[in-house]
Amino acid sequence: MNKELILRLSKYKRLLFKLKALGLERVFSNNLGDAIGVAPSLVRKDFSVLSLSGNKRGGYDIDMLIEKLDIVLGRDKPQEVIVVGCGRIGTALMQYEEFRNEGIKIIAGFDVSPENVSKTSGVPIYHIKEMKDFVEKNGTKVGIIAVPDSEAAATLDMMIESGIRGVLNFATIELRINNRGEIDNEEQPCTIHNINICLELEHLFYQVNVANEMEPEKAE
Amino acid sequence: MNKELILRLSKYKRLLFKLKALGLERVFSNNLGDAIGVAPSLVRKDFSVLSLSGNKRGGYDIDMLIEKLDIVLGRDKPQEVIVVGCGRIGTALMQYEEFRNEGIKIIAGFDVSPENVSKTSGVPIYHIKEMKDFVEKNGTKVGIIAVPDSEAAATLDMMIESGIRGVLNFATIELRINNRGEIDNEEQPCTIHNINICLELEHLFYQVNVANEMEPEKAE
DNA sequence: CGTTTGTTGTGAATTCATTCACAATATAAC
DNA sequence: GTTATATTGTGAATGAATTCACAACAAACG
Ligand SMILES: NC(=O)c1ccc[n+]([C@@H]2O[C@H](COP(=O)([O-])OP(=O)(O)OC[C@H]3O[C@@H](n4cnc5c(N)ncnc54)[C@H](O)[C@@H]3O)[C@@H](O)[C@H]2O)c1
Ligand SMILES: NC(=O)c1ccc[n+]([C@@H]2O[C@H](COP(=O)([O-])OP(=O)(O)OC[C@H]3O[C@@H](n4cnc5c(N)ncnc54)[C@H](O)[C@@H]3O)[C@@H](O)[C@H]2O)c1
Repeated sequence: MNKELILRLSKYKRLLFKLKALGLERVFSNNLGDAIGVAPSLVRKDFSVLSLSGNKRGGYDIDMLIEKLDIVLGRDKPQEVIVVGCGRIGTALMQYEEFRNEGIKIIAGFDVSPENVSKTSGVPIYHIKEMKDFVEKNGTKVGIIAVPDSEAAATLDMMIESGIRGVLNFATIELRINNRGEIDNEEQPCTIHNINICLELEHLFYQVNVANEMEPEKAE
Repeated sequence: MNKELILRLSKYKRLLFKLKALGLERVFSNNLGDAIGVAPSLVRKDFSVLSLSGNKRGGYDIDMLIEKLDIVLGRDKPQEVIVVGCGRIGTALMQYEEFRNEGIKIIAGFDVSPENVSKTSGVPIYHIKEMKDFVEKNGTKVGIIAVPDSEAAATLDMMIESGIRGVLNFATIELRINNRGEIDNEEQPCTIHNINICLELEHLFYQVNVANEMEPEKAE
């Protein structure tokens, strides 16, 4: 299962909810394709791979798609997350109420100096030393890294050690398992997604400064 | 020029700076490959495409690489950005001092109610109505969207209208040009990158709940 | 009912990034 | 100076994701 494919599936699902809320009951592959920016044939291929079938004329049934996608995506909400590092990014996330609508719940924050963190969200904040116990007790599997860059790698180690299996990293250093030795022999895999805002901005500057300056047809 | 390729080039550059700071003068393709997580042959291919050549034994000269990469990436810093929507995410970004080290400068924030924004960063905050003038006057080309989802599409229109040509979007709806009509006949292209934190988390939940539960070799 | 229309479903073709494999060659060693 | 060694540079092979193209078919229409 391809990363891009899974992303598309999530996008389909998100869109289907909106269409359903609007009162629609069926969609065509080209509606979905237009909306998420892919070719209709790819939409059909995606569904075909998952054995989701439509109706030779009337398109796909929205309820059916949502139901099947939920199964494939394995979401029997709500999903629980912890935030490690309760600074600017960390608290912005903890205060973001919309997560609830997405079936996502931030159940705790951890910091080296929890006494400095303003507790304006309903999320409890603990000292980082308590993380391992907490994660083990709650069986938490996903966590967000929002500590300073210099702490990121060590924090990752600690989280994996505690039992975290999925990490969203905001530090501007790219984390990968195996970055620091020792861990990769642990048998449980851990998935890491890096959100590198600096890199994204640099990419935009490139597009704006360089790519768009060339003859537009030659540029990417 | 491929998106992935450009991302790799930025990563090479970032890494090369660190190596240089450590006192190194030359690197091999496998050093770079290990560090950013790609095959050495891909590193060589990347450089080959850009006609950056190394030395048949001693690898690549770091200074030369940095210099050439800077040219390719078109960075004659510092690059200026505006932030539209000065809420939790927006202010977190404005307060992030590390951008300076990356040659990125946030020059202004815009909001519908600037009087409510705590001005704890050095960045001036203006009413959204002043954005167009500001952007035109400063020739700003890149902006960040951090307004509520419901405002995101309209905000994008306004930014493009004002002359912004690269957008980093934090709203959880995927923005694309052509989303709302009318704009796509404007001849200037605008690049949009969406950072969808909810989607990233959902993806992690999928990995953790579904993919890793199957026989690990069959899962993605 | 028969015909037209529009949409799915999918095997084949295509495209494109990555990896392979190895010849070319600069440096080091002796 | 000759030989050994390490690393580059790149054309060919591979592999994967996407698009193409069209047959199959359900619904709508007359
Ligand atoms: N703020 C931004 O706009 C922004 C932009 C791009 C990248 N980032 C990255 O996001 C990360 C967080 O940024 P921020 O601006 O929120 O930083 P911040 O300094 O506001 O917050 C960091 C928090 O982590 C805590 N902390 C430090 N060491 C810790 C440890 N070992 N364990 C647990 N907590 C620890 C600190 O007490 C602090 O509360 C950084 O890596 C930064 O590079 C931030
Ligand atoms: N905070 C998070 O952790 C988080 C996580 C995921 C996604 N997001 C997305 O990021 C965006 C911003 O989130 P936030 O938490 O910072 O929201 P927020 O409500 O804290 O801030 C939004 C700001 O935008 C301003 N605003 C509203 N309409 C505007 C307009 N038309 N023009 C200019 N400014 C306007 C508001 O005054 C407010 O200051 C949202 O789209 C949200 O979905 C946020």
